Amino acid sequence: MGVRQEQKEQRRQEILYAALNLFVTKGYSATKISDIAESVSMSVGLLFHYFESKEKLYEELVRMGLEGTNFPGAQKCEGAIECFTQFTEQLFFFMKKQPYIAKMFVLMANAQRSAGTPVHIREIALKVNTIEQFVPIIEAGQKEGTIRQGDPLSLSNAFWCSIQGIAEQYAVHPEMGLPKAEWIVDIVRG
Amino acid sequence: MGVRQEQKEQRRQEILYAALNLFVTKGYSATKISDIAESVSMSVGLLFHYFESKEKLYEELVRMGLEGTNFPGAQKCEGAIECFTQFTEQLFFFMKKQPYIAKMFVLMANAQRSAGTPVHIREIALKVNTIEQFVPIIEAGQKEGTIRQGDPLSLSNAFWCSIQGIAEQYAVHPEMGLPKAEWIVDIVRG
DNA sequence: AAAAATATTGAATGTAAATTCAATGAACAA
DNA sequence: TTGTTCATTGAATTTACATTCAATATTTTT
Repeated sequence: MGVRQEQKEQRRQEILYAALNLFVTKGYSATKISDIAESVSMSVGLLFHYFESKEKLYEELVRMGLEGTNFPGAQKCEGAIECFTQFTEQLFFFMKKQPYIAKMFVLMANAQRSAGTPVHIREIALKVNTIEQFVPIIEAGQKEGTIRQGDPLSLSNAFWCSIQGIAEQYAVHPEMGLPKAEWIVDIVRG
Repeated sequence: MGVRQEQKEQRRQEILYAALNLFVTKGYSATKISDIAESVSMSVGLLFHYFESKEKLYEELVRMGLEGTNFPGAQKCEGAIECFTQFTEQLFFFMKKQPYIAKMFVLMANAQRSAGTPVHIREIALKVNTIEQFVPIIEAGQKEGTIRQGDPLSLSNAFWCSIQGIAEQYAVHPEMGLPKAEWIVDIVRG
């Protein structure tokens, strides 16, 4: 691949990153193509040289979000609590390292929830189904006695909503920092 | 006040409620005046007879949200934990009773956070400063030994973000229900 | 260096949505 | 009943964007 292609790919990434920022801070609808263009110092016309439409840009971001869902952690953990702790610590760790992660979280949540999301994009976003992934772990932990009693799906939901709320805040106001993973894990601890 | 006025006020409320729903599910920007009009079965033109602009409608909702911040609970509680528990239980209780409460939460959070919010509206929204309200309670609880150690502001933030995340989910997907207040209070429990 | 390909721009163009308005209908007061 | 006021509509008007395009510069290839 020639240097020209690399340059172009590089530029695409810059645009995607700028768009992610804007979509998360202003919302998809409120973000103008001209905002994105300005934010990467290029003319509006040129932006259409890189992406055929605002929606395609959005779609590509959501696809990226879907692929980036392979979180480490959550693999070789002894008990359920360790599993939650590892997951949360790793997530917070990555969020601090790479600010786009928290933003991606928000983007995906919006894409899933917002009634304004084009259907085919929503479908892509809905492939990430984190809430249900935690259910079996919770059930195991409840047998062990390390996770509190209660409906596993509801517990998973509570935990996940909290993570979402934190990510949402951090994406927009990183200066407030992130809580200790332990605090959040205590939502499910028995 | 004549019956005419009451009718008009009634209609305004309907519009406000419909707009709240749409702003929360689709976002302010993505919501068309025609969406709101349709949702209350009135012509677009007539809607402007009730509200001079989409933005004024938004502003009025944010004002309502600001006034509705006088939560009961959080008053006569013995210790810090009881204070958090009462607050959370009451909040969840009201959310179940009156669905607009969770939605109002989301609206206010968006108004505060979104870079697209008109400044004068953001200023109104920012008058609600819940995070800091919990700080003294946390400090007291830490002396009592009932609240876990750690930066009070950060703890308050963690608690509040979780509440936000839960409200956000509940506003859009109430069928999932709300968690037990205790689970969330355990974020700060010592 | 000439030609080809690609990058970039700024100015159209088209469209969808907000806002205005003139006209009509319904309730109300005299 | 008749004039007045308010409710309501649908059709302009205006505005704000997304998207397209023709023209120009820059880089690459031959």
